[in-house]
Amino acid sequence: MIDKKPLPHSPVARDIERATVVASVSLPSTPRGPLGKALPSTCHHASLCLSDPSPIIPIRLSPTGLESVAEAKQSKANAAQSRAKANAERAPSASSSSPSRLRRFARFPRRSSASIASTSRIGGTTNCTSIFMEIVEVVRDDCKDGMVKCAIEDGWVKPSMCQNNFTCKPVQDEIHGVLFPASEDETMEVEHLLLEPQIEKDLSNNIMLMGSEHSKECLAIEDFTFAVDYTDCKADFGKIYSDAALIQKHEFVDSMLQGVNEGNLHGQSNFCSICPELFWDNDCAESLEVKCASQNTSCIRNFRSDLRTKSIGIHSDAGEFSDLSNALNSPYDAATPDRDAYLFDDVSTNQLPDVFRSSLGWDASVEGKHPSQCSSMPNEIDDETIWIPKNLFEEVSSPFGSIFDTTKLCGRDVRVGNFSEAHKTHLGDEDSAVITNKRLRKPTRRYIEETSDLKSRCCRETRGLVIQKQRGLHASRVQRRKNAAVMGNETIISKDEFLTVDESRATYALRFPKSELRNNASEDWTRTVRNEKSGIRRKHHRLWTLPEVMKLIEGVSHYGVGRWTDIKRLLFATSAFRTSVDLKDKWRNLLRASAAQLHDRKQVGPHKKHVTLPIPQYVMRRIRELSAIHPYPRERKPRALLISSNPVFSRSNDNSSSGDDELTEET
DNA sequence: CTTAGGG
DNA sequence: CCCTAAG
Repeated sequence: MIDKKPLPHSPVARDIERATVVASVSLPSTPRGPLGKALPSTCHHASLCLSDPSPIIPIRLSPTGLESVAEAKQSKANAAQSRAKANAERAPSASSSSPSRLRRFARFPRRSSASIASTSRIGGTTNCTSIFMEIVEVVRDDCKDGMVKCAIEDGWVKPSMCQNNFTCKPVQDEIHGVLFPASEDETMEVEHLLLEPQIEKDLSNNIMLMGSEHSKECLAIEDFTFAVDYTDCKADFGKIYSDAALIQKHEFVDSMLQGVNEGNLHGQSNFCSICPELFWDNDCAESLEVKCASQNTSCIRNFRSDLRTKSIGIHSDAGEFSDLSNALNSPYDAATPDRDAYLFDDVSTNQLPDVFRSSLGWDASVEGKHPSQCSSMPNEIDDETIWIPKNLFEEVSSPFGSIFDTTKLCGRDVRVGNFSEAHKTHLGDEDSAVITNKRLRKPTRRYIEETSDLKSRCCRETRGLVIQKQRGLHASRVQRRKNAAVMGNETIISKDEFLTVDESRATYALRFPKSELRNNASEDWTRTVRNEKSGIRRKHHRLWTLPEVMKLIEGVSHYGVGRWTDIKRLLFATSAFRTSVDLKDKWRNLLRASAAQLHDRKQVGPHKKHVTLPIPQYVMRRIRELSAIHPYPRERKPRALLISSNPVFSRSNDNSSSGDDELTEET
């Protein structure tokens, strides 16, 4: 039905290198009934928020409205007619230049209300977990690992903007310096695959919800084109599946369909369609070590992907979601308690993305709208269109990255919560309740505090997610520490098992010999310090324990002063909350304390207001010894202050001070 | 990013 | 403990 000869590229294509952008997009749960029941009528629309200056790109997931396969076939003739008409109406450049494209357009007839640049084609898929767009300007400089960062033409997206949000790859080999649109071969291949009766049956019934009373609302399988990146099929991956039950490889499908019971298939689809938040929101304690229920379905082994950068969670302001994945069967929906069956072996967080990347594509009809017009689209498009809030990517994707890290580190049950409270209101039925129950957890105390803090004092810098006092004009800084990624999951760690990030860190620490960390973790380490001048100020405060101090001392004795990073790496590896800066500060404070103690002892006498941990004398002595061996760089301020402010404390006093405990930090 | 240093 | 400058 489709010619396989090399795709002649249009004049437009000559100018613009084309590639298929594969963006993984997850949409939050969709209001729906039990499995196999309704897909929301809104499911065939989605919007993809790219970023400024194109806040929203409407995407039609289903052009003609969702139709069943049968209906699709039946309507082909009609569609063809309308297509031809539409094509004729389309810009001459597009229609005349690329028959293949026309074909592709023709294959996926849709009402052209979705507006995208006329040369643009946006495909969507999926359970809406993947959307790929074709119309990209490939930015070659960003080529990396066979992937290319790209930008959508018409300035909707700037290369810099799509970094980490989108990756694209040439759909075809580069020829004459031009990247061609996806070959029809590929399309054919996939199409064939999709049209396989077996699959059609399974997918349509179990996944695509075909045959259900709401089949009309389902995406017609035929409306999908596969843009599969076979190169992404890692050897050890072997079998790959894509979101929305779209399989990337024949063999996978074959194996999957052979003797694989429905449950397994569901499992596949589940995995594939799981939104990131769901994906990681599982109960598997050692959730990262999971096995697939069937050998045949050993799909998820050893695959790696970088969900953080490639998978994008999306939720809609409207609260309506085109999440086919959820509509299909989410792990918590159709899943039984033994869902663990769909665990993953050696899943690396770096590799999830590929799973979500498979894409169905279709040609979005074009009306040549400009980005500027896009803002008015809500009025122009039927209300089924979903508008994705801008800046969604950062909001959603980054937490995932953190989660992954944590999950991996902790190897414990880390639940993801705080994922768009908005869903909740739209998930009325039990199924939804299950999901919500699992997904939405009570925010941590700290999170609550911080959010409230955020409201009261906007635009703060964060340390991790901890709001810091606003100081200076450097408001744009986000993460300043290496462990910020770990800390970043504070918001999403549930409170039940681990109340605070520290707890999670403590979890991480559990992998190591027991440390004092765990023992102290329950202590409130964050408290609000009232500052009469600036009001409430948050402060991280975690008292240093003696073991910690001893470790610090040991580290200093071993490395010397100044190599705080080394010390931290070696001795405080399990104490994520002790940064190298903290070590430095602590050491400085210890020096001061020892000096002060010395002075107090000799001169003024005890005016001990210190509520702090009393430091044993032998520790103090040790500190002084070390300070002699490893003089703190210019740590003379206290002394200088003392000397200047109190002439009584003269040099002579110091020199005459007692014995071998003499502080010799300066000079 | 790391360290030093002021606050 | 926070923040920033400097390298």
